[in-house]
Amino acid sequence: MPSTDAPTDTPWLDAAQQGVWRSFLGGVTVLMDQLDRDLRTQHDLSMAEYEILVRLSEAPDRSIRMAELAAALAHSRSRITHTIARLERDGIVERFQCSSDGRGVTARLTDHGFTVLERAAHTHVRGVHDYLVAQADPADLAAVGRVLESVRRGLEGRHF
Amino acid sequence: MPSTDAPTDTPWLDAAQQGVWRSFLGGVTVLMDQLDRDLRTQHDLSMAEYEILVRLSEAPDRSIRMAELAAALAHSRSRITHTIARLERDGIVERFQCSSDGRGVTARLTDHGFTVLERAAHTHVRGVHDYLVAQADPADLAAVGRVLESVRRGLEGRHF
DNA sequence: AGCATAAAGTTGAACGTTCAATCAACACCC
DNA sequence: GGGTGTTGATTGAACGTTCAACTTTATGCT
Repeated sequence: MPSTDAPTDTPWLDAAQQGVWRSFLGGVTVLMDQLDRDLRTQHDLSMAEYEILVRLSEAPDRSIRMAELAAALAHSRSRITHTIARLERDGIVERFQCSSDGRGVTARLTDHGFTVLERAAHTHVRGVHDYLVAQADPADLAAVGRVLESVRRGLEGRHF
Repeated sequence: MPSTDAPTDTPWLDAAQQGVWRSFLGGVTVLMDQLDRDLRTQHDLSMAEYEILVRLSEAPDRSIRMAELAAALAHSRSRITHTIARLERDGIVERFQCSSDGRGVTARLTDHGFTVLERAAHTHVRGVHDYLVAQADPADLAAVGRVLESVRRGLEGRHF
């Protein structure tokens, strides 16, 4: 039941909103899970790794600085360091000192990394299409985009 | 570019669909992250733990069998075992043998667990409201519910 | 009944993420 | 121009999830 309640009074959700939230949570869980599993079993890549490769592949010189990667993917710097370290060990990415900023490190996609990405992309895109895009009415899909974009904007630069 | 390409030909996404997918991914990442962090810092609970408590609290006798929990949350059995073990150690949940099925184990929310949940709910619900519900046009929100519900149904009982 | 198979749950190791601490390079500024 | 604070990146430990075994109990078949 709503109203004056706790620390500061809590905006309880009505039944419809609760339903949306539950569907959202369930759908997201199952979707991310499946996409991740597909990439892992078929290409030995996690979704996080795959997303990094995508960003790198689109960037000029196929390279991006660590902090920018972190910001773009909303991952912690530490996570990016660990992940890039793994990718480097596997010859998918290389790391080098940034010339303009002595602290900076730039990650670049290797040629091998690029071909790995090319192959993985088929799997991933098929997944996104089959599990999400094909399930949804196009107008609903657009709504999903709007909502989540606005969520991201509302939350960006928080992280404490 | 589309068409005859790979293993079996891949249904590439157009620009709008890609945009939706990117917003989706970014929004989900940042949203889940923030909700999780809120619960962790203020109540020492992960979202996964919180979700378990919610389900238990709604069930008759505040108890559910492990496998049902796993199915309801789309988590692996193993994950449920570990998580419940932690919650049991903290006195939030208790575990006992199921009478009807010799293999079965039932988890029940303790009284203490219930009060923990009551407090955490304020934080969580406020988060869902502020970060998601308040950001979105109600019609768009309904669309989100429809889409993700259909995603879940399309994918349920996969897990291999 | 008796054997094979499946389902429920647990276990421990491996892996990936988080968190706090650390170090180096840059920026400011008085 | 030498503190003071900030930003970029890394490190290692702690934590949580996954994965592949494994145990136990139930189910199905003939």
